[in-house]
Amino acid sequence: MIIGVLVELANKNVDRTFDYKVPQSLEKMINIGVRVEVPFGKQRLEGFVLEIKQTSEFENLKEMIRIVDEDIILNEELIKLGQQMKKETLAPLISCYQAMLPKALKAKNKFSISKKYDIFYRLNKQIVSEYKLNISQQKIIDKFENNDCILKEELLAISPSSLKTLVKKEILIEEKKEHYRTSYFDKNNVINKLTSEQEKVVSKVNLEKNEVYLLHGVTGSGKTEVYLKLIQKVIAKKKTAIVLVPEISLTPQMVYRFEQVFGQKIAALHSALSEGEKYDEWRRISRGEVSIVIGARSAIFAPLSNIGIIIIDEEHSESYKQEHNPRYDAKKIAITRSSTHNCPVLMGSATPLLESYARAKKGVYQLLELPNRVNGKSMPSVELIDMNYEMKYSQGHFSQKLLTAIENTIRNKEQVILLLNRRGYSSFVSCKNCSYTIKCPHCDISLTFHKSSNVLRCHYCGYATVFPKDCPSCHEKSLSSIGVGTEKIEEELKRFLPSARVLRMDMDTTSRKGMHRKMISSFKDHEYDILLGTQMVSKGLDFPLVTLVGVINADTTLNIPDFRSSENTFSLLCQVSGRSGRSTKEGKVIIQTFNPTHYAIKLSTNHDYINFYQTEMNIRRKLKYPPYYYICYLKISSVDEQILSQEVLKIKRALERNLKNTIILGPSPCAIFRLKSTLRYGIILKYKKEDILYDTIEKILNHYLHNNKITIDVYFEPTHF
DNA sequence: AGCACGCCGACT
DNA sequence: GTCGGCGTGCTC
Repeated sequence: MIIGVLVELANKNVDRTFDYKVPQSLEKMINIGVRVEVPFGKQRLEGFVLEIKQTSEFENLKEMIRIVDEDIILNEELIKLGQQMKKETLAPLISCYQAMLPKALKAKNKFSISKKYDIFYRLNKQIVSEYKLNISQQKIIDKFENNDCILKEELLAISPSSLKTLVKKEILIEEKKEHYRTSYFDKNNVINKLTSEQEKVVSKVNLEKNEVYLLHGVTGSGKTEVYLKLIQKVIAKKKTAIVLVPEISLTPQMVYRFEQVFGQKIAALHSALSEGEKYDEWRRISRGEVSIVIGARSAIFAPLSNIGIIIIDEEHSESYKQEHNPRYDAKKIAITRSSTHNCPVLMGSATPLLESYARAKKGVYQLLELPNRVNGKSMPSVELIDMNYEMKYSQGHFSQKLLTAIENTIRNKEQVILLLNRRGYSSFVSCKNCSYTIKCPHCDISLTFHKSSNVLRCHYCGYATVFPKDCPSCHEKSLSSIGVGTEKIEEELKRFLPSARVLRMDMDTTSRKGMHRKMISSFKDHEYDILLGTQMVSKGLDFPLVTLVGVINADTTLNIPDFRSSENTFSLLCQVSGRSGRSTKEGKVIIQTFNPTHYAIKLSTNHDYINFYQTEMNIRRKLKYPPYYYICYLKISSVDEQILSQEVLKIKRALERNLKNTIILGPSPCAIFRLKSTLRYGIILKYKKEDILYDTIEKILNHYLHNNKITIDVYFEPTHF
């Protein structure tokens, strides 16, 4: 027996199978998709068996060394998905498979598979009365009088063998749960009664058909309940489900809601799990021990069989595209998988991606709508504050109106979310005398000032330096920090509202593992009055006490040189507005802006997605952007400016020679021309239909394969430039 | 990714 | 003369 093995090296030069002989003794263990160890040159590598055959064109075959694990890692479906992914991303095949698997399966990773489980015992009430218990057993059962579940540690006084007996008789049920899910056991497992609107949506989804549905539902319209109901129906058919959420909203809140209803049928693949734990969850899924997988992007590869529905929440989120190679799109993978499993895909959002809504309008997707909040609650009222005018009356970055509103809200014992829209904008240091700006020596980026450590830092490469005493250019002592960071806003809040309890949430404060979750739960418990943060406070969170949302600077995302900047701004404002007034009380939103007449900002005040969609579509059509044209972005980089500018032109010419149906723009220097000391150019391709696009680009990539002076990154249908 | 092979410059 | 720089090419 001879096998074709794809080795673990993610390198284009070895992006093919290598043949090996299989020792007789291992033949019956060999299957397509198992992991094997093979000699490769002077090294031993792990790889996947992709072919089984009797002959090889090669004469001197080496023998494989061993089989790494008993199970088949890549089933037929995953093998096909990987091949498709390679075609769509032009990444090495092995890196496609690696992206689909937990890192523990990558190779050479010897993860200790120690799980941080809590073991619980739960009383089986139905059975207990049927048994005659002896005295010591009765004593144990008595402990369950007030509690359904008891942690193993609390039962240490009891001999393990008597516990075992009870478990054997199924009077007690042993359950394992990870540490953080402590609140798991205390709730009703019911789905809230659906509104008639929700019912209607549920009934429109045909679970027997492969179809893509786009659920356009305003914030607070109860999309989650629709998901739960549909999954319940799927489970009843003995099928399984995948739920994708953006990483940021994979909070205990969301997971908890699903656990309330579906208990241990769930595997939650979130970032708080260690690699070893992710591997364990993956094996649980693979063995068929779970029916529902909820997780971020990579959960789309969960090795479930018999999938009955795939749900993608917040479908407009950029996080469904992997930023680095292989740059796969989890939404596309979802659609592929759904056709293999003949099941529906349901994508939900309050502000669908323009492309998605356009497809729904065209009938490619089925459009479902939830235009109202549940329980007849109205959308929060949104007030725009024209900062051009209000500046005179503002303190720091706060208009008087916003400050007053915050004060009132806190006085009513309610909570506030403040969004600092910081993307594309941050605090930098410049000289008041000569207006010299301190930049990173490796990147074309202003350094960001971190007050707490008195350090200037580059957010792109991590370079750090102390705040200089005087200006490097004119040597005057007139350096000062300009712009806003969350630190600065926090400081202002302390000054203007000294009694307010402020929780700052941004990259700095949440970088420690688990911090994000911890902060969310302490805010929910009303340990703070104000949650101040960047983008991460805008999505998916559900805090009943929040009745005021303030946006400090709505405009910054508008000025990013990117065709999606209006869409992103509109979407962000709608999403963050949706955090207000989700419970019984009326919600309010205050947006500070210098562009109160811009359509993206103005239309967000009425939550008017349809109008925004039409306005934006007109612009996209005129400028030949998606969804009217597809875009492919080539980023070409090098440390050598001379070589780069030569090659970049050669690449453009090669593209022009081949692609006759494509608009080619550039090459032009990237917005950040110099990054980590490499120089970067971008070429934008716009096309409606270009059959040889992938072939042409692949040829160019191959041409530069052995040229380590030039790096080419390809972004098909990029989320941004 | 490693590792060998090979062809040039500068050192005990 | 030889040590070692790293560009090039190969691994069943």
